Amino acid sequence: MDEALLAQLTSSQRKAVSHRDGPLLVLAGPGSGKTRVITCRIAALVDSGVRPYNICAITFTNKAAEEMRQRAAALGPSGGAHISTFHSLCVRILRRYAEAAGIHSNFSIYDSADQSKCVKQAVKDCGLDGTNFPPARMLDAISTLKNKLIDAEAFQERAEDFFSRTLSQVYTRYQQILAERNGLDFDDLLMKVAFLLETDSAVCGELSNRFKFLLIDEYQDTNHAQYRLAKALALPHGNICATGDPDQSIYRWRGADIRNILAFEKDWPEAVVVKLEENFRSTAAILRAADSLIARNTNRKQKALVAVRTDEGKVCVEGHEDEAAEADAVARQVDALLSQKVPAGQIAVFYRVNAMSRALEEAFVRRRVPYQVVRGVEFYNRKEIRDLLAYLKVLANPADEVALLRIINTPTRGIGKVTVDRVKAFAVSHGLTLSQALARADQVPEVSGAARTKLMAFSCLLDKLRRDIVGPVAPLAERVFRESGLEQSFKGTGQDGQDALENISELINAAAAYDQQTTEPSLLDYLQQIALFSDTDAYEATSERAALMTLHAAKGLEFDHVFIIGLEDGLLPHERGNGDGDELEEERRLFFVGVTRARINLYLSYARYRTVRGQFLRTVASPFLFELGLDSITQKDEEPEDDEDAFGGYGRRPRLASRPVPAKQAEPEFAPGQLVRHKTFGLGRVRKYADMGANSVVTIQFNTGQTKSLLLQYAHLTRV
DNA sequence: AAAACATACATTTTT
DNA sequence: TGTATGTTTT
Repeated sequence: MDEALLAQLTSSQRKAVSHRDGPLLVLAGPGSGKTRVITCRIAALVDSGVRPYNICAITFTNKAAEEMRQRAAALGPSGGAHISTFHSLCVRILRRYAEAAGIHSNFSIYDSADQSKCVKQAVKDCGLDGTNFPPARMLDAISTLKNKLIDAEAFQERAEDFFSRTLSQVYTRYQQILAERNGLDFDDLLMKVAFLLETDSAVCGELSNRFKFLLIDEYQDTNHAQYRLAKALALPHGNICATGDPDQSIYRWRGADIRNILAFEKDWPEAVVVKLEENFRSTAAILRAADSLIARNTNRKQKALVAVRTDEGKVCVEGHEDEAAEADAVARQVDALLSQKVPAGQIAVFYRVNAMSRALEEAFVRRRVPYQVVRGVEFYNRKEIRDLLAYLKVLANPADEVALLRIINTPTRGIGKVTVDRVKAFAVSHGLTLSQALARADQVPEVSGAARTKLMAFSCLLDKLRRDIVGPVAPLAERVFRESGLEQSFKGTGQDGQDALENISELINAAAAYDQQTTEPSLLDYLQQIALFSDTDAYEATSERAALMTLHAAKGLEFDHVFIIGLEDGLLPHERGNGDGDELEEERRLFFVGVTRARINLYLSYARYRTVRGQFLRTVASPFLFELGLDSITQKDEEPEDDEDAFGGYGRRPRLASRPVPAKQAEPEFAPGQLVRHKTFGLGRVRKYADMGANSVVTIQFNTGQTKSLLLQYAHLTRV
């Protein structure tokens, strides 16, 4: 390994890099050069005689994996090291050991849209009402169970109350449906591999022998399944290196368990722990604020933020009248920065919820400030892309019913709902897959002659497409697009069709890139890879546009100038959920992540009124603002309320001027008939409302049966 | 099959 | 208030 490079590292970085055997925990604060340490560590391992082939580095996003691959490659001969996400690793393992895992290797990967179709089906099959058992809730619950490695059988045994028993039924049926279709959802990928490793010692032995050194990045975001999987893999040799920052754990809601990193030393008693506390990213003012903020969390490991930079930077807070004024002020300040020759790519605006981008976009457009909204979905969710992929999926896995149903009448070929239902029923009664039933459509008595012909024609089309599906994917995709009739259906449909064609050609280009990069391209492999990709992977800071994104999307990025908007109680921290202490701490970490993205300047703002779901509401400043240890805030917050002079001045939209004076807003809020929630009495309906100003009395009939008259100012009611 | 209409629902989001 | 989805109509 390069001596000069080693010399550049701080002593703690060097310690982490040069540690060789046994468990290692790297607690890396923001801006501490963590990625560099990991990549250097890979190089150092190779240097000490470890074959790259025996190294496995796991990240959370494809983007992070790609970046790590490149940086590792730049340092030396690390080619051959396995660097990928947990999910990609699992797909590979499941393909290799399909039989041991009890699945077929040509499984489809079901994304959330596919999942929700299957859950709906499962709910229906269990004879349940979709309104009492919303599929989305069920899916969420199932996902949580899978993340905890509780499979359908295990859950059935422990399900006791009514809801759990119902859920258990749905869960069981859902797994059956997936199995029938040879599909695995994202959680299954992890769960199957974790179980495989824990139950099959031969497979586990082989894999841990292959991956002699395990590195896991963002360990604070591992869920229980990932934790168990990693542990099983590393148990034979103990060469596990976990890196992460408990203070940046912001994915509890999707199963991340911060205890994994907090208890690492319990799991691996000989673990060496290295703290990376120097921060090379931010100016001292920002780090002081961040430190003061995060120190309020109790559930964490004490870790300092030591500024390395010595240049000047600032943290400022500004209050605005409403979200439009706030957005306008941000756009104006961004514009000012741009005119000072700050590259637009060095500016970012963060917010708590996606919906907040609207006001910002309007303001940026109005002021002609170039921006881009960084979002997570888009490309692979487009209709035309999903359509073409559905064709390919059916070719690779004929049992994939979700995909088959998608294309059976796309483009329209006169196969309607009724016909499909009849074929489905035929399939069920004869124990066939839908695809098999389709091939025997002429034997379905209920289907009319015309429909029968169309079904047979479609079945023949699939057979024809399936004839030649080996080798490179791009030509295949092109052929399918043409011969399926999809191409024809987009032609002559104006601008939308044109866009669709362009998207398809982008997909085909991507497939061609895959063909080139892969030694043995195959449709199956391609589909399984693509399912694990998202659009955030495509985001690259361009120098021409300021970036607008949620705080969650900001993780891992850094900018010279960072704006965080909406610092209001209920928004940041967000009020949703049970609001327990853990949740508040996570919100604080989220804010901490946002704050520590800034290199030079941090601009915080809040609005005194905000329109939430069409209602213009008074806000309260976020408690987090007071935890930053700044001295200017209190003064700012005491700006005069309801100051009429605050109106006007920044090209506000006219409707604002005619809004009612906010003091009146309490009046209609609890009109008779209004559903309300009380802290101790629960849900109820307002029967009577006596307006006596501050002493207004509301009479409420609660769901518990009792009726109460309460003083409005003490009742703390929320509208439902 | 498309358009019009109605209804439910509204953090965060990767894989 | 806005959207996404489902249902009914033409």
